[in-house]
Amino acid sequence: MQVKAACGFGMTKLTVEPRDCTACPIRHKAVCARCETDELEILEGIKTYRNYDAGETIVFSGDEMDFVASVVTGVAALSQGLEDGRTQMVGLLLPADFLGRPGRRTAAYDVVAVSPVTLCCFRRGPFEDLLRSTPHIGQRLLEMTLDELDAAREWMLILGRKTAREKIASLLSILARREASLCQATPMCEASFILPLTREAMADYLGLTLETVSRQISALKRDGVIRLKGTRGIEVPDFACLLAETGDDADGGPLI
Amino acid sequence: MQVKAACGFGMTKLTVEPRDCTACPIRHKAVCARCETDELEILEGIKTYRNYDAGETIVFSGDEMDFVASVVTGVAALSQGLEDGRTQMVGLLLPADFLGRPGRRTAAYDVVAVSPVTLCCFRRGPFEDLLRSTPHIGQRLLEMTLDELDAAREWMLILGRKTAREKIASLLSILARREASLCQATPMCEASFILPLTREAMADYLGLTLETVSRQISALKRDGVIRLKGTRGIEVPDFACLLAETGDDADGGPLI
DNA sequence: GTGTCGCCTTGATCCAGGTCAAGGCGGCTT
DNA sequence: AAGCCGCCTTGACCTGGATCAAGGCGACAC
Repeated sequence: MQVKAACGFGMTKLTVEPRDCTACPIRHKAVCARCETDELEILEGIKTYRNYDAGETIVFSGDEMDFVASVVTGVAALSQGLEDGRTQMVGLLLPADFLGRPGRRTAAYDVVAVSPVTLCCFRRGPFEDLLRSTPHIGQRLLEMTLDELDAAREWMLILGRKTAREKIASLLSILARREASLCQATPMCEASFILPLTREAMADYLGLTLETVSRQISALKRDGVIRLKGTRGIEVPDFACLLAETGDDADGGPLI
Repeated sequence: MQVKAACGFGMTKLTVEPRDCTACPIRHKAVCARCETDELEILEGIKTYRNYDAGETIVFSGDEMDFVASVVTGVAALSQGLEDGRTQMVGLLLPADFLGRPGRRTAAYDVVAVSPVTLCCFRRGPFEDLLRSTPHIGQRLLEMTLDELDAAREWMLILGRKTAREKIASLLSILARREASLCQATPMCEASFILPLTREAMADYLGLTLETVSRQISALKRDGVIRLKGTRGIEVPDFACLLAETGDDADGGPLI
């Protein structure tokens, strides 16, 4: 179920009419997960939906940011760059993830819609007031931030110490696991999913070039670790076999 | 001013008698920064000091962890490893930083004392109760976690996209900046400090080998960007010159 | 149909940083 | 003083992944 992608590009931030929070697909995983009915009502009062096309920049690093938001549908990437144009993805926001930092006025990263994205936005001021007055929101935000910090640290191990092949295997297993966690945990010895990222975005995530990504995917396919359905469809016949390629310690390893 | 390092190694977790929170050197930066006097009194009731020698492991990944803690003095490193022994540092804890995760029973990373370390430990159960009952602690912990997440993301850019020389320059400028922030912000065109890390720990931080670290430090010295006092003392004659070596975008760059 | 555009693959070559190896230096023990 | 040990430096060589370059393939417009 995809959000209709408006044609053209750039200025397509349609504001959608408010929808009912209780029917929201991310109700029990987002920052509002712990809210009681009365708290939800306050949130309903300050929320707005916005849509973005794939490839569209949601925020530019350094820009003033007057809102924070939950990702409702789609995928967005946080990126940082160097003087000469090299860039590194530093965050991947999936449905229910939180965008923005309470207490900060300007964006620290570029935020780009990787696929069509719908955000549930809250004006920053009122949201910060809520953070002070209703502990449920702050508690949930703390949990989510700690989870993100764990993910960032797993990612640092990938960036700093893994080979190209291990990096690709790690990314695929992360995406497969996340896919599984959405569709109710099947015990999972095999898996299949659609890559939400282009080769270039994968390279940006993993600190590689897109050529190396392409080569290593071909190598994993040649070695029977994965099968391809077209260019984006991934099938993993034996998940344990993919995990063995990640280089991770079997115990003490990724804990999610 | 260094904590007396107990001789030998291994089993030196002396418990020090409680000290007064109001005289604590990290009082206004740690997780208790926002606490009122009455809240401090509760904390005093559940705190214990522990000391560790340089090189000593504070916690092993996967171990049960019955406490959370603030670093009072010294430097500790969080590390993650792969099957074959490669390791990556994923966190560097300095005075006032927080160790442990409320709500998690087992440690997710190895924690090693890089220099002699003193921790102010709180038993996990009572601390979690406090987190629920006194919003000031949760609010401060959220702030600190968001700051750590920012640091982790800057670090990811370093790991993923920078050259060895840029990595070293980045680490030195981070350490110099932190040094300056402790000794009251001098506008800083020059700087000097003692490296709290061995070459190996620097390599572990930066995703390099210790040989490459050594070579790049020599190169920066040869090029006049830094001067060495012994093997650990670093002098930066012109801080802007060091910054130019980090590869960072002048604006939108590191915001601390 | 034909053209073009975005995305992906594959090949050939190069080089930054890893690996292996040999010391150097300062502090501590005996 | 002699020896050892932890930490650091430097050299020689090798290799994994970057870079440069040439297409392939499917979707969409005309």
